[in-house]
Amino acid sequence: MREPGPDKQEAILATALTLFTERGFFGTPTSLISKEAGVATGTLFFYFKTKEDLIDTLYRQVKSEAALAMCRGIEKEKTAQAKLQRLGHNAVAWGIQNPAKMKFMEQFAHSPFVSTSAHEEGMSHFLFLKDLVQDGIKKGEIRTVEPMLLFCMMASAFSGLIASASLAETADERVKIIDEGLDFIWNGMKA
Amino acid sequence: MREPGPDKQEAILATALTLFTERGFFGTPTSLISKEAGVATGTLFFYFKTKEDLIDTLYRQVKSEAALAMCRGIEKEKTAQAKLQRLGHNAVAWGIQNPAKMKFMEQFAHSPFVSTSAHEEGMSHFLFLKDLVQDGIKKGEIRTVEPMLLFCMMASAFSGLIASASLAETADERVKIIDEGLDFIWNGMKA
DNA sequence: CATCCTATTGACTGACCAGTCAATTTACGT
DNA sequence: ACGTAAATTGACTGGTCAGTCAATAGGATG
Repeated sequence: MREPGPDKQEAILATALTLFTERGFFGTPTSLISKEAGVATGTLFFYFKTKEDLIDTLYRQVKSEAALAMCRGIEKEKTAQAKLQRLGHNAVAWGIQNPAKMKFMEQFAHSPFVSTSAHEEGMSHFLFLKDLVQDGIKKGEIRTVEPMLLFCMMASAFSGLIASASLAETADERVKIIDEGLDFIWNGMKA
Repeated sequence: MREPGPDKQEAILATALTLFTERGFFGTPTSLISKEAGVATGTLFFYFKTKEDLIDTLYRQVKSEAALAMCRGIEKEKTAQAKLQRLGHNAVAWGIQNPAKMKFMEQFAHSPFVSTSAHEEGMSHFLFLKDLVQDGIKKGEIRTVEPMLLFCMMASAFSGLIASASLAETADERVKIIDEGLDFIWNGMKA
């Protein structure tokens, strides 16, 4: 009788992600989430104390997944430039392959109502990036600028690049856009 | 007896702007908007058919104001570079001087529920930018890249720069950040 | 003053929705 | 089989909120 598959909790999270990106946090009633996930209303509130708790959990999960994907393989690279370029490719690739998660994160980041703690925890995943930049500056590979400025500008430039690359129609075109976009960013920061 | 001052309609729009940036679209009941604006509930719906209509109107108004501020004086500049740099300064200055409007626009841009028509109308104010970029490419001042990519990346880089500059504590520091940030952008696009 | 149109009011309504809870089922250890 | 705790159910509730409407006021015009 019992579905063997993954937890209902996971089903709820996955369904919520889709619905939130389609209809926004407030446009998505919890009743719809549970219905689409194939569980009862009560079950949702068994796993998550409140709706906000659900959103928070989802955000932490997605953000740490994104951070993990971005870091993949950068320890193998030696120069700061190579590390940053690898990181850029990772970030853009992840963003394009996970449009829903990307949209969710952006929506969340610009919502004024969300818990500051989740915001800060989210940021913390990317602090290594600031160190990386500082390292690059010390070694003379990167221009001498306020690291926080570079951090902000990189983050937003990535988001613009992902948005732009997602519009591409063919795979070739997309690769070209990504390369050009990463070039744009690197030209901006190199010494 | 009659308040001589500006329309109630304007009071509603101004109040809505503040409340939306503080509490989000959905976290702000229309009843609160009318109360804070000093008008009755009915008055709000006399001027705006629905809540969405109010948000839409506000968006169009803010966006066109932003576009106007950005363009100020660019016709006086001759080269594409000078035009773009003037535009950059204008954009950042406006964003810093109007944090509420800035926040509102970003929130709106990332909300999945809003009318596509407003989105498109908003974009249309900035199409001249694409032409400007294309012109710069033709004259060899700007690298040969997909204009849409440049457009997206400039827009997001501006937003990152404004966010970063808003964090500055002293005016001097802010000027430095803005100059560095605009440099970053220009280095990324110049031929 | 009578007529008409626009602006304004706020009590009210119908719908919706987050979260509760008592009852039921499942899983598992003994 | 039995007991127990965790998981699951869905009807229900209390509150909230977008939008309505009948009533009123003000100003303009003749």
